[in-house]
Amino acid sequence: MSRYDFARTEAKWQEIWEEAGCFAASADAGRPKYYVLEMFPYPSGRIHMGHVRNYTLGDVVARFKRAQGFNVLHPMGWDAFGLPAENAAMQRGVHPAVWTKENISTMRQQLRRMGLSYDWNREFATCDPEYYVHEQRMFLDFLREGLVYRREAWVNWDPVENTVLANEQVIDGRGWRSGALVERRKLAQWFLKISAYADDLLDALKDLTRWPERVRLMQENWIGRSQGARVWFPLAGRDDRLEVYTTRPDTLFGAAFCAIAADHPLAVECAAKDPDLSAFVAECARGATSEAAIETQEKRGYDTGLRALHPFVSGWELPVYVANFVLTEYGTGAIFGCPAHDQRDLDFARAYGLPVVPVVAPPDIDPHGFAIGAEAYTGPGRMINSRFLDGLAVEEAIGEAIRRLSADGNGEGATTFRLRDWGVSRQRYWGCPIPIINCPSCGTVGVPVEDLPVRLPEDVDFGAPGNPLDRHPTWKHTTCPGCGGAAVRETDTFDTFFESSWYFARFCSPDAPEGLERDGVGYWMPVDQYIGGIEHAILHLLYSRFFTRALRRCGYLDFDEPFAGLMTQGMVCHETYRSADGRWLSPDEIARTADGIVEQATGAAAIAGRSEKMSKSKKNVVDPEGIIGRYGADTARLFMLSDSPPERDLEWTDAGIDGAWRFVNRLWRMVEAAVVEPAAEGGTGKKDPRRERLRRETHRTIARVTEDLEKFGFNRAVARIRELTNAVAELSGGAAAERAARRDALTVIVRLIGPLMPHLAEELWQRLGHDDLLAAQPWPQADPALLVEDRVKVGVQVNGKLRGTLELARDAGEDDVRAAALALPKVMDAIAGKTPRSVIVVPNRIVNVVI
RNA sequence: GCCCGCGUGGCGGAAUCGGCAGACGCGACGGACUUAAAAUCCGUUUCCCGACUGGGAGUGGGGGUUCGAGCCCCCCCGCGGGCACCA
Repeated sequence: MSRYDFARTEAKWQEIWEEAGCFAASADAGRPKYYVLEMFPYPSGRIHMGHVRNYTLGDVVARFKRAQGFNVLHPMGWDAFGLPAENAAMQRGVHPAVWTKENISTMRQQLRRMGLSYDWNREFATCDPEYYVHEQRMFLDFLREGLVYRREAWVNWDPVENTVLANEQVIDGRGWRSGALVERRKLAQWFLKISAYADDLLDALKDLTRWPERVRLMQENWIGRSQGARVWFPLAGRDDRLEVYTTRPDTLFGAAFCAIAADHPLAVECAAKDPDLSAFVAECARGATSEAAIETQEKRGYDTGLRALHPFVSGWELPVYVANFVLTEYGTGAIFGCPAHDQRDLDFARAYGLPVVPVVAPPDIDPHGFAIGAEAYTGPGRMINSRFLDGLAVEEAIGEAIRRLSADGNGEGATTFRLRDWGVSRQRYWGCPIPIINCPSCGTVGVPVEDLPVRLPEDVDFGAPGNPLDRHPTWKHTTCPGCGGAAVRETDTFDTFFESSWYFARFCSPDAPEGLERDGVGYWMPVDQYIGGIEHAILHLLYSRFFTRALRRCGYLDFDEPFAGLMTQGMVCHETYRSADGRWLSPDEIARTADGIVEQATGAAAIAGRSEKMSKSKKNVVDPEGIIGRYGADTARLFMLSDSPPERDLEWTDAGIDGAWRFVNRLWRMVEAAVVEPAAEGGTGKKDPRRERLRRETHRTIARVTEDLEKFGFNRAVARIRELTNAVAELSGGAAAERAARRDALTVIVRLIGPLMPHLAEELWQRLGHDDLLAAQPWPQADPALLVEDRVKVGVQVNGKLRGTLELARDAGEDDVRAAALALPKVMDAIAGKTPRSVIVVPNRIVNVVI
């Protein structure tokens, strides 16, 4: 018997599909469309297991939907701008464009070997000027529509390299290469007004019913709409006042202090007169800009000497601190602190000796004895120590406080969002140039559309720190389109989220000179099923939702939501290994012996650690190319699908891939055996119950696998197919009727694995005597008559404990079921002569006898 | 620090609507085939007690609702993801 030659077979079918143009898509108003898209990759060098998983999932959906009769669009391209290309340029002297193009060609070859059903005619890379020219135009349209503005914002600054650092380049507050303590600096930057859509982006989440609930929740929290109040505290001895935002105006009588951000205008003003405060403000500017870094640092403050006057109590003065935990960008950049009911305020009050007065008494507690210890009370309750608010519940008190503030002219109700505008300026070379010219007399001027694209210069120098575009001798010097005078180009480039915020629409018309071609976009969009990592749950997906709305406002398209369905896949993990002296070891560097794990090179004992996300730094990576070379693409695909459900993390194991490989070969052998057998002449003789059972199981499998695939339960689908395979193997016998039964079931199995293991399926389909392509076959249909079982097994419990089972006719009468259950010997033992208090009968499922 | 998620045999997981926990696979053990090995095939495999019939426990821990909880509610523990310049 021949062995399955995956290498030859996979190459053969890939070529045949390609020649037949099986996966080329074209709009066809007469057929229902289905757009399936996987998040396109950053061309980092080679594909990794995360890609293999992501693209396998997408391919199964694409092939399944195609078989179901949909007109499927399934494209692939390259998210080609980004930081790693510049790092490669600095470390190895290779130009980012060259590095990127080489990576793309390597990765394209790797993807092709996986047998993915892409329409490769639509491929593009975002670093091509033919792509980014359109986003330069979009940006200018956004500018015209008032969706773009420029302001100063903080960046991470490495004082040794004189460079802006990305958050990931800041490790424990230091620059990743220089090791210098990172500082915060302010730079003028471009912002997209995503906040203008905050309400809409939030409210529309509820209609995204085919998105995972947790992703919607994450976006909801990210947008962070909060209802509260702006409160104006007059400043003692001054004419101005301090504006504070709070969600808890009910706790104003518990106020102990006000705090402002280190770059609040009042802080700047006071620091100018107070060298110690000035030093404190400078200290606040040390450290990274990320929220995590700010929130985890020690909470510290400095008294400005200013005194804020309480809005409700004349003569009550609160100290005003500069505090390192108050964010400029949220609310008004100033807060009031109520230590009794906010943990951060409590910690601050304890550190600076400020009073802690409880104003909310928890229910069921004597308000007189209520005091705050080490923990703030943030729960519900009734107001105390709060004059006109006393006795009100928290919610009522919030409303009453706002009414009183408004009436007195000391404040007003306000809605605030956590969502901040999207800063798109990056001080880097390998990105899309921002099409702006800075003119000394006209100010910032958009590049005229006819002059687009603004192309990146190719001759750049990565030898020195900072932005190569800024250092380039000639590139930035130009003339102002307004006055014709000498002017300078914007040397910042776009955040790379810019490219990924509209690429899904470009796939509909990848070559259209106008960018987004209305017919193509109108036919294919929105994406019916988008698939990618959970790590993109917020930023990429939210930016894309916003961008689509902005494009609509500018007339590019006419819908709001780009992704109707979303599936977020888990990470691919692997066990980690370390040598005795703590070096990370790769899976190739270790060997398993009777004594445990050893380092192959030295034979020294090694330690296996827990399974973690595959990463180069922990060396626990398995290269897909090696796996595909050894086992073939279908085996790799099967393993990706079989054990873990897509949304969960998947653990890569050698044993798992071996198991998948065994199944591929088992199926191959079974079909070979069926083909070699003398031709089956159809059913002879009378109905055999075993054959009938296989036939029923075959149809039940079609129904269940179809349902599993609809719900992306790929692991369940694989299990069902394996079960049917086992059932085929169990039907022994060489009679013509048995042979025919086995062959029928195997034919169904081959059709069902079509989306999962397309090469194997295609080869077996051919061997079963078909001369057309399985890729073009419709999905098999289950015969409803064969899905209904006439006998059912029913569990029988006594007081919730299983005591036996009954096999009964389906839908048997309740009295009969009860009688049969009570007649079971074990049930009678358990009842021990007592009279059951009740007998619960759930038809066709369970009986529970309660005594 | 804040937000989100997850936790079921030795392992990955299944249990679709609150109704027989452990499907399917991996591993392990036993057997067949073989000079031998690989491959393959057959069987056993949640744990504890027990020779067996059988009995008991059991879905991270504790409590609750229910005739009945892996699933719903409350508290706790552990692990992971995101936090706006990685993509």
